Amino acid sequence: MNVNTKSLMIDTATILFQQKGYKSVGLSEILRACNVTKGALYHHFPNGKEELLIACLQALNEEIMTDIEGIFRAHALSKEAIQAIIEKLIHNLETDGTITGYTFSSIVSEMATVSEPVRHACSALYENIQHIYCEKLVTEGFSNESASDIAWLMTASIEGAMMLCLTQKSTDPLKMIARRLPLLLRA
Amino acid sequence: MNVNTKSLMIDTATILFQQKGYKSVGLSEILRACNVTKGALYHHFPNGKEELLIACLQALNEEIMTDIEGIFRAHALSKEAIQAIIEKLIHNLETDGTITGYTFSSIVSEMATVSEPVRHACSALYENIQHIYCEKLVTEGFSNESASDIAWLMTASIEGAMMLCLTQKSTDPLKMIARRLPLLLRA
DNA sequence: ACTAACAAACAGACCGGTTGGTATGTTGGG
DNA sequence: CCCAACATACCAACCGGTCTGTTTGTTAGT
Repeated sequence: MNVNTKSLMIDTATILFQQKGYKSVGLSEILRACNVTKGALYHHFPNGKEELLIACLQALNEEIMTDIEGIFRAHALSKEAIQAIIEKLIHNLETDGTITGYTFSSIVSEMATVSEPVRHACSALYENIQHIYCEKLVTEGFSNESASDIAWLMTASIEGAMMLCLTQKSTDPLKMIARRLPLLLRA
Repeated sequence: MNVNTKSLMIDTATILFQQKGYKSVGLSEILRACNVTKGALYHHFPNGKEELLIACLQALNEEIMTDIEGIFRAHALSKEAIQAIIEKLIHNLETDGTITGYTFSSIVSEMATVSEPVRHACSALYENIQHIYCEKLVTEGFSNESASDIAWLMTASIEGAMMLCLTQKSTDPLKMIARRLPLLLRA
């Protein structure tokens, strides 16, 4: 049996979408990459490419959540946790050379104004990430309001730094973020 | 005479590229939007779509630079200037509903790993923006190193906040950035 | 002053390739 | 026997790009 085929397509497409964006990746490219035919794709995703994208975003959501939650469980202070997260991003970027993990700006910027379902999926993802940061900050004594602000600022700056790393072909922007963000963590 | 045709194409394409990304925008769409034919496009840009994109990025570069420089000239403190910049972005977002101005993540994430010339153009743009922030911060007494870091953090967080605004269909992320970034501006 | 020559600035038909999507098989386990 | 799980042939639409006109303003020769 192949319950695997569906998740194989999702895994493969997720990587491609993150790296190249939505429109840039053709169905044939995805299919070729995971050795699956069109019939299988439209069997599991009757609404085609966009349904596959949303499935990717949902899978990415779960993956990111468990990942970040694990890091936060391993580090007592949010200052340390956020640094560990950024270091992981840097590591990924250095080994793979492209975006992997928590960033999906490519999809956001292309699709947010075009497809509402996709926008919602992206929105949920960002909100989840921010929520984890925020919760941790509150337990460390920050007020609800400032915790929320700081958590959003973290989410935003990591996402932006990712873009800068791509253009600079360097991990320096992320390293700078890692250096400066902790300064925000004082009431 | 039509020296205008060329810049008309650049202006039109810039908006479309910023809003939808590179691959999502077809030549025919650009041509239709500014009522120009294919012959004219390939007359002014013999290397086609990508050459047009690079011309757009260069034009955007100049526009952004004069714009930001103007704002920095109008505001004594960089704290005020950065706030004015963000407010302008918020205003644009509220009136146009889509990305305008300083953000071009869509192009970065799609093209940075694919086309070196495009990556260079994007890189130059970010570096120019960061440079202005950085210079101003140095005149206010920051050390070269911390000024550079803070300037990069600003650039990144504004870019990231733009992404968040798009997904949330709200200007709140930018407003939060505007509230929290000034806290970084203390030696 | 008239015109031939030329090139810049388009216009529009045309092209091969690719796109997402569909319709019709085929196959294998329950 | 049947249906989920594919495979494959096929399709119109569109893609970026090229090609060959056509118009128009400028220049050069007589």
